[in-house]
Amino acid sequence: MRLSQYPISTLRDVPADAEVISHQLMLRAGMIRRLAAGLYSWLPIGLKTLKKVERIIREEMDRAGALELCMPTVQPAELWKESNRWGKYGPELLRFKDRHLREFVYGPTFEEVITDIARRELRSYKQLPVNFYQIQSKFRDEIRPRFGVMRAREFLMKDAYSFHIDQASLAQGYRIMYDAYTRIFSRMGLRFRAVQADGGSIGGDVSQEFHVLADSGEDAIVFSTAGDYASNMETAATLAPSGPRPAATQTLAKVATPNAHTIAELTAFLGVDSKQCVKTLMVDGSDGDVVAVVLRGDHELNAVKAQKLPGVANPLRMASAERVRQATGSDPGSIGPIGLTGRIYVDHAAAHLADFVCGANEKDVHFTGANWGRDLPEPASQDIRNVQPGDPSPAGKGTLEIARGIEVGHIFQLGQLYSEAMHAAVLDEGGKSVTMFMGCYGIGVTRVVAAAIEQNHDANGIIWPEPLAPFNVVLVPINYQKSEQVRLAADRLYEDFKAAGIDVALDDRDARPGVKFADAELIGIPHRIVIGDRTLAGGKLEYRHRRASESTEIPLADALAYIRDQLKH
RNA sequence: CGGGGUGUAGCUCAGCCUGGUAGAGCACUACGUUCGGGACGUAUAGGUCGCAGGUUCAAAUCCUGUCACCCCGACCA
Repeated sequence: MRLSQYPISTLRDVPADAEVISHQLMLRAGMIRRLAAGLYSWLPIGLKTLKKVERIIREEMDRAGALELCMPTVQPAELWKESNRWGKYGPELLRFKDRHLREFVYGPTFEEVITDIARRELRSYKQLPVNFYQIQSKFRDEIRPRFGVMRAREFLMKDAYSFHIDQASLAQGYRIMYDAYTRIFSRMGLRFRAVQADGGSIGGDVSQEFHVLADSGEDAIVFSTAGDYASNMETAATLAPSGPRPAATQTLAKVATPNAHTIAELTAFLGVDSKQCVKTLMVDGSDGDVVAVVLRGDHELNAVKAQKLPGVANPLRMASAERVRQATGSDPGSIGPIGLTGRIYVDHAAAHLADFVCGANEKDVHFTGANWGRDLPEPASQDIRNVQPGDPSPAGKGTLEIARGIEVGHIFQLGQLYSEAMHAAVLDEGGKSVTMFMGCYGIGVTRVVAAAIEQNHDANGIIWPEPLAPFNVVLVPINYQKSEQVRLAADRLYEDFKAAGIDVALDDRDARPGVKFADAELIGIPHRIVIGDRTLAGGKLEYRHRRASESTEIPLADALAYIRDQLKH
């Protein structure tokens, strides 16, 4: 591509509404432009990278035996009613009516449509297993779209769905997708990690997420220092403390704790460790009541675990201050488990405490020296907290560490969730109708692009992993318009590189060298060759990798071979 | 949805408090001088100051409404 004929619309200033680095750089490099909240156009240079991501995904899906198809983004409401998700999916599902007042949705995911296809097209166990995939736009009406294409409302996703005669075949198909995903993200040159995950609104029993590791990631992922345990924070299990609970040594006492409403204020006021305190949170119950959840003072509630408890509203909501007063007779800030009636859940760690501090359900008053079994009933404890760094791994080996990740892929074993609701069955060997087992497998194609940038950039701009770069090589002639020697050499190299199948850009713009260098670095082209009279006189060129701080001279005659060699690594 | 903030040229922003001819830098166009790390000069071009009402002799500026966008938002017991 000759850049004089290519819309290089780089920006020097950072657009004011871009928060994260990938969003800023994508705007500055001219990859994307915002159309409305959560809606982005992809400009040519951005689309080049997006297409490279798509291509890797397509090649690996095809290699894994999946079959590409394409489904409409607009889907009839009837299918969603049939799967029972019309009522469950919530406001994130964009719903609208056509001119005949028929109801439709803009698809956020495609289980319903693919299951409809499967039940129409698949008749026999002989046609199984089968895996269909597409790379298609999705729309999720996020409450708050942000971070550019990282959390956009309309986005491009690869979604695949497999169909199986039994659970064993599903497990096998799932494994094949796991391997394919590992290949995909490895080929893209990304540092990533697969972790256990929650099924969320898609459902299913077994699921894993693929996270690109980046400090700016929205998700906390947990992994063990030993063994291969890795999980999303949402599902990472905590173990009950080992050994018996210490014996009670203190008597229960009420202490005035004026204006000490948070654990931090309470520990400062009383001079106790937060590990010796218990905090009681009131959440909305599923029957219009409230439910108490009790945690050790230094622990955090895990919403995903809590909302699965019987009697707790799903999704989890904190009870209003008004309802807390009704249930406890006290304001938030001074409530505790002693004397509480109604449903109460206690975390393992809180249940293991003796002589603890807790709210007294009386404004500005707490108890000290509280003990389970003596001052309040012995609790049945559960795991309802987030893991903390240093917690023992639930798999038995090592301790847990926490890192930040960007979820770019998610694979699920759905089982018969959708096929049952939508009656997708085939005949088995014995002529008996069997409901199919399903798996589903997604990759956020547009998000991968942003995640790659979050992981690979410096002060000057993007540093593309080779396989995702919009151009692999940029030729920067100095004085192209004036020096015939430079122009001939640059044109020649450009033609040779193109003929060799290298994705090369020739920066033949009538601009000063500094402008060209700055743009090449901002856009993130991995390899740069400078063609100038200075070195050309000696039959040399200057080569520099995007990550290097110094250039090296290479013979003009060897340029193609040299670059080919670089591209291999 | 609740709270906060911002809408002025393609981008970044000043001007608003204290009403009086709409500005700067970058980008764009032409010419000239430059030409190895985001050049300089000259001359152009580009804005119904988000939109709609209101107050006023006069509104980017004050008031009301509205729209758009951005940020924050249970872990407090």
